[in-house]
Amino acid sequence: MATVPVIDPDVMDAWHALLVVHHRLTGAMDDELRSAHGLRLDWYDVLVQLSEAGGRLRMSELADATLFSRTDCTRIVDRMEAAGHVERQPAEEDGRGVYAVLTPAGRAMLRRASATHMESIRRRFGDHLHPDEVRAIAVGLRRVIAVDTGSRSEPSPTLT
Amino acid sequence: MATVPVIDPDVMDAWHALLVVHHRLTGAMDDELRSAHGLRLDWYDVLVQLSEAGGRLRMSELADATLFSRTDCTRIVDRMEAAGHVERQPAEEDGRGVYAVLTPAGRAMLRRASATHMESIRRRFGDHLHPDEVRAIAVGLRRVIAVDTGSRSEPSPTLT
DNA sequence: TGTCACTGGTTACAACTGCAACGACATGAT
DNA sequence: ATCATGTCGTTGCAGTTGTAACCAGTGACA
Repeated sequence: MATVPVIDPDVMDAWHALLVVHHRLTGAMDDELRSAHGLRLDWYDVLVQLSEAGGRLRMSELADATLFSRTDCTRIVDRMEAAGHVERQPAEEDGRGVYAVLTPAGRAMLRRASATHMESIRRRFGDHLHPDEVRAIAVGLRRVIAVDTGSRSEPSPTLT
Repeated sequence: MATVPVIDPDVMDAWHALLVVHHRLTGAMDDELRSAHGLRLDWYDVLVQLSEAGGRLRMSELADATLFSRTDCTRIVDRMEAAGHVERQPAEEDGRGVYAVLTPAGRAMLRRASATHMESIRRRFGDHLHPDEVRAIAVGLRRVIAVDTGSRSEPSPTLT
């Protein structure tokens, strides 16, 4: 018989805590954004990315910037367009391409919602962590992401 | 104009890293479990919780132990029952209640799958973190969870 | 005993998601 | 010019989720 698969209990605990925090906090933040502004968290993400990109983004760039698939982006932009937060513009330089463009109403919504959301992240998350913990989380998790990103093609480099 | 809502950029970065890690790793782990064992990650979670509880759990206890709603549990157990991993037993002590019970096939599947999954957590997550970072993540995020759990009814206690 | 409020689990319905296939356009070779 | 190949965004379909009703059973109380 193979011995029971060995994994550091601390690692297991950290991973489990990450799952729970993600589940609880995204749920609570989504609720909060909906009741305060009638805005879904996924719409908020789209508004943020468009805004940070200067107001417009190709559909596929939007998919890369967010955690959504291209299919999701098509449909989220459909609904946000109907709600007046964004509009579609054909890309001049590429007949296949489409830009999602932030409207003034979308910008206004983002300004209001971001106050709520930033405050929510601070209150539910940042306020309960020591600065050292915040740094450890950011640095550690960024390393996890970098390795994962790299190892989509190559054999994973070992940690020095 | 209200001043731009202030949030520590490190906190923002830590939160964002958490979102990305969750999205990438759960996706990769789900893929891995499916291709190695034909098992979905949510089924795996149910198997783990049932096993840790000694093999059986009331439906609502299962919902509490996992991150699923009661509705989800009803449907997941429906499918897992059809697949032979669990079975339902009426609760003797409460005419309304139902137990979800692990079958031998479910136990066997869990044994195989957990080797894959533990190894996956180690390789994708734990291996890239220093022990200090692991502890900081576990301790910090547990505190975030505890405060959130407590503040479902009371005003949130401040961090000393 | 009968009634009332509540809980446990399920289900109907609508919304949402992922995947594979599609049409339109672009790019490169012949 | 023509054709093969690939990319961009969308859509059809099947599977999955959340919300709100729903029914059976429980517990308290008159």
